[in-house]
Amino acid sequence: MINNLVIVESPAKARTIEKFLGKDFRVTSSMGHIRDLSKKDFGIDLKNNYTPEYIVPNDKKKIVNELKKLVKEANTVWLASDEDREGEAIAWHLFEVLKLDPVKTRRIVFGEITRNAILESIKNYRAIDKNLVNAQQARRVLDRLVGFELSPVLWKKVKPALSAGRVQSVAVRLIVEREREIINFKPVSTFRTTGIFNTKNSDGKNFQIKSELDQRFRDKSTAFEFLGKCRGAEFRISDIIKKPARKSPSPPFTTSTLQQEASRKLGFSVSQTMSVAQRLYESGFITYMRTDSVNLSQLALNVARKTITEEFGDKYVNIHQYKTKTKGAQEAHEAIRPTYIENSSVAGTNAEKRLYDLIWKRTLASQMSDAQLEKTIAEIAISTSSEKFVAQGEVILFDGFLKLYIESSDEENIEDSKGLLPPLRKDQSLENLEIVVAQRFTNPPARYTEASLVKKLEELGIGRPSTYAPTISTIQNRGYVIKEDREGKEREYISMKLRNGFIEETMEKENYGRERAKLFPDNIGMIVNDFLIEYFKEIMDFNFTASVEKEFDDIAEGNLLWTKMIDDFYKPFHKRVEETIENSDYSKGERKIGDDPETGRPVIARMGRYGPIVQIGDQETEEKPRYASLLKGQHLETITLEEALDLFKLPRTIGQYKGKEMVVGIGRFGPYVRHDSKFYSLKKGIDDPYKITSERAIELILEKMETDKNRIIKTFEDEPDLQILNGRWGPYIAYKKKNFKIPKNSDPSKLNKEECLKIINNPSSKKKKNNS
DNA sequence: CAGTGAGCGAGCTTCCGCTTGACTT
Repeated sequence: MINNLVIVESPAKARTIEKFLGKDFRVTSSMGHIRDLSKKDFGIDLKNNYTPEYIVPNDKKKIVNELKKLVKEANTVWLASDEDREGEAIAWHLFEVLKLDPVKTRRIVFGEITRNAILESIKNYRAIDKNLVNAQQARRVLDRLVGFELSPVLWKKVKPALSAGRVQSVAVRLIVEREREIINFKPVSTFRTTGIFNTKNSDGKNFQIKSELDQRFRDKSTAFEFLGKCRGAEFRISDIIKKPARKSPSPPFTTSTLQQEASRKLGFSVSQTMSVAQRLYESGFITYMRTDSVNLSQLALNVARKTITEEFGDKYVNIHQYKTKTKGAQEAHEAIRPTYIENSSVAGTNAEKRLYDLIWKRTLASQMSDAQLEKTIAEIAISTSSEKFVAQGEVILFDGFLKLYIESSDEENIEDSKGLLPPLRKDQSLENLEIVVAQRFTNPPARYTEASLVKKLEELGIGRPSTYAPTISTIQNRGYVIKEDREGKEREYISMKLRNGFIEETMEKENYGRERAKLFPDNIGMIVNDFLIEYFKEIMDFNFTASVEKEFDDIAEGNLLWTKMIDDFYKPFHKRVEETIENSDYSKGERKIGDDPETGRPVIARMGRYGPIVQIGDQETEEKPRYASLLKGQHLETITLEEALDLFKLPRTIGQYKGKEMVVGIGRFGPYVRHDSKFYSLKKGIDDPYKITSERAIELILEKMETDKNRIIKTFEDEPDLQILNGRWGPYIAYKKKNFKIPKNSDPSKLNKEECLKIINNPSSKKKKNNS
């Protein structure tokens, strides 16, 4: 017999709570939701006022059976799922599925896992809030209707197996629109002037002051004119302004801010952060990692005060609670913090240690004093011109939280690093060492990283802490978006330098636009996005979630019937779906990019059955169109007429060798020469498929034949499937289309058949699958 | 390493939020 059975959502939470409650209580977990809508016929009875049809999914049957057994033995059942919409629904589903007795069932909630909070909640039990449950049902049903009606439209009109949804489609939209801003961005250049001046430090040593002119020049000639005026001019300090400044620490981590900082500081992907955090949580090292709250328990604040005082002293303590500014935050948990704040490190893998360190520092820093700074701005006047040079210095008077933690930012290349300035006085004259004018270009908006996309979604109130990582995976798995690196491009800029009375002008080179692990929309992502925006503007609106959330709140307050809310949404939405299926054309992202100069026929870029293509001529004309696939790295959105026409130049015949034709083309594995139905790769960075000569092609063919000759080290007469070969990474064993590594200590040419088979059957030498 | 929504068509794909393992390598 169990006197009290407490059901929470997570097993790790159950373990902790059991310790607080003592022998009279048995604590177990439901592992999240135990029921969901059936996938058959939407799981919603559309003819019967949207009655949901709930089923227990297969992977939840075991846990439900165990719960049923426990419930039978229990006197009182305490439903302790989270204090939010989803948590309330979990409690209700448990109540229904486990057929609980209302008299013996109590609903309790607590916003933090501390002994006090839990004992307090036991005193304040209540009944299940059916209004809140209905708000969740509305949320669930709406998402199902949107997802399961829109996705099939895409299967019919764009491509099978695609998907659309309230959250993912808006996430893709953000990325597509950002990409288009970047594509359409026209950089503007201005001329930035920096001056270096010499003065003496307090100990009499030379000190160079770096400064920037208070304005930028629009064009080269005015910049040049300015430099001319500076020749022989006098420079003196016209003003010194000192002003105090403060820096405050950031609040403790939520899921979203943890993902952002782990991405910037540790280079973790969003899903990597979550799985490392999950392990820390399961080990009892940190509090729950899926949260939108910046709240810390009183207990945590007390320990933080003690730890900061001991480590840094009283002056560094500033205990306070932060308020969340996040739209739609439900705050069912604490912020992410170390369970035991006094522990500055934990045992675990390298990644676990680093993430813990980040969480520990951020938590403590959030309870530390502001940093106090003094900013100094020195203006340097020019005797011959009205512009002024400005030198900035920053001194930390009191470091406060900066002693422990500095938050990083998404902004890159901050040009002026402020440092110390030497003692300066007004009217002091300065010796000018050099003045440099450099042409600077404006930058397009930054592409999203996984983490900055999460930040944006959170700002829009779209998605929840538990879905950020899965959403980012989904939009990549569907092929809408790819995370990749891009090489930067080189450009020239004008630089003018005044030194020793001479002005020297040079052209300098700089790299720009290099990207690392950024999110790029792929062709299909853009096509789906444009299609959805054309026909389903409401769903794609950035405020759609916010406006339905408002209605969910009304339902939760008991002021709106959930089925009415759904009906008001669904009727016009469904009509729109039917109209779209009826009236819209198959969407292939077609774009005319120009006319073929030879024939005058239109050149069109679009999506074909097997990927993006360009074609010359359209279907309506009598002459059949010519087709060519886009190369890797080319996109429907950006391909130019010139690039498209190049694609039709291949494959081309460049001559004959031994009576057989040599044909150059670009295939799946890059540029090639085909001869006698064999393929020879062109050398990357050396050979150009549009220009390669027959002499060079023959060279490549002979070279390949030579390496092929050396390829075979050994064959076996009685086992034709078995060969020892020389490959790119040295000798290996090939057997029935599979390759096996040869152990370092053996001589490949001396291996016999038995030894080879032994290597093949050794499980450790099996070919590894690539993790993508 | 070609083909490129016209050609007959079974049955499948899909949402968002709550949670962990169960599988591989």
